[in-house]
Amino acid sequence: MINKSLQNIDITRFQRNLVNWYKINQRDLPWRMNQDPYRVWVSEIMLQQTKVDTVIPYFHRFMEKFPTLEDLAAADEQEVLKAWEGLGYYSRARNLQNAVREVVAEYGGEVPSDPKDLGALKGVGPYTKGAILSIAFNQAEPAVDGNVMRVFSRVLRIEEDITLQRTKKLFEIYVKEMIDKDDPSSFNQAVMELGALICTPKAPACLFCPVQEQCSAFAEGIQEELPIKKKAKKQKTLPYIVPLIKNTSDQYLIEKRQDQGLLANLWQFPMVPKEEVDNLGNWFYNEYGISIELDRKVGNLKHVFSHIIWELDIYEASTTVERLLGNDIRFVSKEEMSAYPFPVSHQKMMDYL
DNA sequence: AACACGGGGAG
DNA sequence: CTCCCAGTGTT
Repeated sequence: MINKSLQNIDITRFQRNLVNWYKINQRDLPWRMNQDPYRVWVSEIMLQQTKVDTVIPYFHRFMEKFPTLEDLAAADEQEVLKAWEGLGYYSRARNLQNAVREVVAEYGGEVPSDPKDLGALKGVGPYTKGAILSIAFNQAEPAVDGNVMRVFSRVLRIEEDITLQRTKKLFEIYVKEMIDKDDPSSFNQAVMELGALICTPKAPACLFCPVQEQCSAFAEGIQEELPIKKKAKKQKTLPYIVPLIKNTSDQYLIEKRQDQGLLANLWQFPMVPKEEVDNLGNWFYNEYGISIELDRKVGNLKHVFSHIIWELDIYEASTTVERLLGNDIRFVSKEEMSAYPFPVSHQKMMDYL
């Protein structure tokens, strides 16, 4: 036995309590309609670091637009990003399409059920691999996410820092011991559902918990102290000036961001880094090859990412230039803009157009 | 091991 | 405000 706490747990009883509770209390979610591996896959990618309620409308739209793996593989990347617009972590969308294309090319369009093959796909890490294997293929593989670590840190009273990689591996070992070999799909989903509905980060509803009697943390009254998690470090603030540049045809200048890093391949209004630029007109002419006039400040906006903060001063601006060379920078009307994927921060600026 | 990578909602 | 969410890829 790996953990002292595991010795004190009747695993069969734990499984039964948990899975029975899940079968009665599970939410009716669109990706639970069937076990189609493609649907499960899309849902699991969308759910990474993202709440269920946020994902639901995106999932419906995405499945309507790309009903099959082949549809997604054949789509234009910009279309996929447009469908992902506002959901965040956009590399998820690009990796998913990359992986789906690989499945079409290498596996005849069938999602591989072999753990090695599945885990080798872009964007399919240890969690997603385990989730697809258990939910779509009913294999007894662990799928350890934040919920699972919270639930088991309390049930087994594990006080390791869950931000560490080795701690996550520890949980995978525990889940392998605990998982219901007869119904791994329900078991894994049950743990996550419990984490979302009962065993919440703050003020867990222990009185309604189906495994309360087997929870070490509850027995000690320390459920609110677990899990242990090191605090993230503070974001750095980056100030920008964002000119909304209109030409004489009522079109606005937009550009495509670079193909890697933050918000890769999304579109935006030009951003001028405030601290590196003293003369905006000169800087802009050097960078973009056009002269612009800064007319007036129309607002400011703060946008918080997980690792940085943008402080954006928004200006109305104008130019006499009508056309531009290059595929990644262009003048478009307000109406045409809706076809391009924009980050949320820049969608908000469209109110000022 | 540490960091980059979005956005929203709860308390 | 702070925390956290069905994490993964890169360095």
